[in-house]
Amino acid sequence: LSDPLHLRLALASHLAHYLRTRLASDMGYTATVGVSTNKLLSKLVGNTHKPNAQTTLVPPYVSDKDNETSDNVTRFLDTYEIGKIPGIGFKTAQKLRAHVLQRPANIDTGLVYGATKEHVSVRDVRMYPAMSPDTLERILRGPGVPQGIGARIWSLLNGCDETEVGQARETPRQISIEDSYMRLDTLDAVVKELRVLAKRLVERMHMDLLEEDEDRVQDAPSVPLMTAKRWLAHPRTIRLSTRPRPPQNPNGNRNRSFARVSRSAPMPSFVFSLKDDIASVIERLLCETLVPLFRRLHPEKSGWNLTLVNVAATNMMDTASEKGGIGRDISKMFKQQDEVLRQWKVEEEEEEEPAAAIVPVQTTITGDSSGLSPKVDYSSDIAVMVGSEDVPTPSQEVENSAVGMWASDDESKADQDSFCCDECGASMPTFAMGAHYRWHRHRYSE
DNA sequence: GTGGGGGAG
DNA sequence: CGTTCTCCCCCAC
Repeated sequence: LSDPLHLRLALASHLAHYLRTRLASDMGYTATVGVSTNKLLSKLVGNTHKPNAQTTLVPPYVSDKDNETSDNVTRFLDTYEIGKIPGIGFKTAQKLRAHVLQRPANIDTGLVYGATKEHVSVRDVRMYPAMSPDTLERILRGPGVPQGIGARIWSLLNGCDETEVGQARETPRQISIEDSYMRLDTLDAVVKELRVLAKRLVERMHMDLLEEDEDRVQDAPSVPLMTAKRWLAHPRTIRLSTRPRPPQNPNGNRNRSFARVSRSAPMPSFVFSLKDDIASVIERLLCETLVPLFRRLHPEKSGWNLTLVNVAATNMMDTASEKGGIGRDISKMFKQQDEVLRQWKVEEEEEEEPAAAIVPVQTTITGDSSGLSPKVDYSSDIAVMVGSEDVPTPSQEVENSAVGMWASDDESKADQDSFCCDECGASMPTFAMGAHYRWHRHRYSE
């Protein structure tokens, strides 16, 4: 436990357990959590043991020199189907399969989606002769493929992922409404559907981009003087996309095609009017923008047959916002957690012994070195607690807890999420309290 | 800026 | 599990 990696994982595991407990008691939600050192690994490990558990990918994270697969990261990843790795979608997976199989990977023609399952694993790709970032770059390159994709995929195959945890935006970059159709081949029907989509788009824009701004007097903040609406963001572009029905193959079966075509135009300013009647805004948008866009997209009088129509508001220009969307902004929570957790930073040599009481709530990895057994626990060297009793006490102060901070708007409370043991006086994060008491009991039983 | 590709959930 | 709907980022032009 002097190993910083062990300590970090253990701390994260207990934070996860605490958050899941609070989620269950406060909201009645179950949740599944994965704990590891980056987004890729924690996401994948978090998908095991659904729907109500947590899993930590335990060390060793790196292999011995003489045994390439003696680490748990490699053993965990290697049996995954290549297309199951986040960041490797259908197209990329097909290219990788084709390279490993030395022929085009079979695709399930009976299905519109998914297909294949020739089962090419991460290991199959990673161990293929001459496999390297450069090889992958060559295999994968093509129109529209970003540079550096080879290095990116190689990293993923080896469990490496530098992707940062991002911050949720207060407004989306795009709002789109779409519907799919069995058959849509007359202008009449198209206009009818465009009217429906336009209505839903304008409604969504009001719902997501319009803020109910209540002007209040300082002395009586509970009484709004007047409620003014204002746009949080203006989409500058409107785009119409369709998906034409893919042409029938000579052999009779359907072609898998998601190909879309689109045309876009400036978003007319009248859609932002707050005085005009919404129904008339929708009708103007339909006649003055969407129908002309459709004629540009499909100039032929007939002959087209659409399976999908999409209307999108894009190119979002954020309105300067003084008050950030509270509740969606989790960066504040992390900033406060930094404050709270600074005193327990694992790099620091703390005199306090209770750190030793923190072990992962549950430590399990899937996969093993022989490849014969799909599920093995590598937990002999570290305590395993499944369904831990590590639960916060009812007397816990909600306002000062880690989760309480989520909703809290008060930065000054940051360092109050500490618990002081009444037996030994040690201070620690609230979520470590259960483990600490367990540690006390363990000492007495010795 | 426009239109398309690939991908996530 | 597969499909649908929505959203994101990247790229060439």
